[in-house]
Amino acid sequence: MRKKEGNKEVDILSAAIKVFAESGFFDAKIAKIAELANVSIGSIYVYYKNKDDILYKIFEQIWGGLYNNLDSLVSRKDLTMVEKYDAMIDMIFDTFTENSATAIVVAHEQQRIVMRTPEKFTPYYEKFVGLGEKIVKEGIKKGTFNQNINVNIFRHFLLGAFRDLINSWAVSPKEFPLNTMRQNIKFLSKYGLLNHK
Amino acid sequence: MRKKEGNKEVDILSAAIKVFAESGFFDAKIAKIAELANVSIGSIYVYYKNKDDILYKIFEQIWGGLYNNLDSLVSRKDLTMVEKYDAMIDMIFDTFTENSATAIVVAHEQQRIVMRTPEKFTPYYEKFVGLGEKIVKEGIKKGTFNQNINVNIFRHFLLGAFRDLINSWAVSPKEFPLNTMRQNIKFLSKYGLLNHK
DNA sequence: ATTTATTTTGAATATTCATTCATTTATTAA
DNA sequence: TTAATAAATGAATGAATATTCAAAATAAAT
Repeated sequence: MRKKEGNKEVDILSAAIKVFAESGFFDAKIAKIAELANVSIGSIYVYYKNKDDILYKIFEQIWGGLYNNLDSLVSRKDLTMVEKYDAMIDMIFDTFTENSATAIVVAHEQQRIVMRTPEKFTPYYEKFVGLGEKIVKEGIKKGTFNQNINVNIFRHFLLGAFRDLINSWAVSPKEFPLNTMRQNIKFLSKYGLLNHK
Repeated sequence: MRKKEGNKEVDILSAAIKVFAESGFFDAKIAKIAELANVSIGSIYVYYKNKDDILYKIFEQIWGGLYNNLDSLVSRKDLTMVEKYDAMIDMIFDTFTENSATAIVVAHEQQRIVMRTPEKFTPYYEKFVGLGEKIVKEGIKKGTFNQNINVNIFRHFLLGAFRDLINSWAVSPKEFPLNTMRQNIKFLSKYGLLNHK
């Protein structure tokens, strides 16, 4: 019996990330993904149920990875709350800047996919967000973070800011150097715009 | 000769905002917009060139309005920098919370439409952003705002946060009460997460 | 070499909808 | 009343493309 050679499943996913980033999900052509992945159109449907499924798997990969990383971070006892918070920022930052096409896909498609399939959207995202909130709540309890801040609002504030910034970087990296961005995200989210002498 | 009765152009735009918010631009059906607007399918093409054009006009309306409002604010001499900044936040906030469907459409479609038609995207948006940056730069010059902050990054930070939050409110208003959101956006963007005793 | 099991293929299919335009309807002016 | 003009209509068109599936190709087992 015949054996698979290479890993078409992975090749297709990588190609899809590029094509989705380039054209957006709706304008992305299955034929183009097949071409980039060096695979026939038919093969795509061997490995993925349909176009939506490909997008879904991309999100699962991203948020699954982030969830696992954050899970290790949360339980660490050797870090101050600020150090934990900064480490969380770095983690998100690194995940998305590792592959700019992924950053673009998440920035552009996540809202829509959450709307379209609220039941089916990867549970890793919710779990990841839950862990993030845990860190912030712990910091508030310990008095490091401001107790008047609404945790739920803060999470959308931070992730929304992140999404826009990382997308901006992915689209024009020269205008948004990684280190400047990283510093500014950490600083702004912790200290804000005002000059505190 | 026959005169127009009512204002189909406006009716179509309002209906389109609702349908785009409900289904997203790509899943939105022209037939559904026509139905909601109490207008024939053909009439839509009398008033708008095509589906893209409808979306474009929505953005033009929103950012055109915001640009004009912000233009009046920028030149006022009777306000401190913080007051100006807060007024700007209120302005954006009010525009989008006035009509939740509009908020959803902007949150979901803006990134994509900017990508698809960078030349054609409404110049009001760029002009609006330019004015916002002017306020921040002025505040930095006067020493009210922190001079280490990168203005370009700050703008994406703030607008990204805004977009996510207003969309969250539009989708589930009970979870995100307007006043709490408004206060938190102002507070977080000015003071950040940390507890400054 | 032949069989068997599995993978791969891509032309053909089927569906979906945005857009068109010939026709109808309504309004005003003569 | 009638003519002239503009507005409104919606069935028909055509283009686009996601998905299917019967056939072909390949690798291992016999």
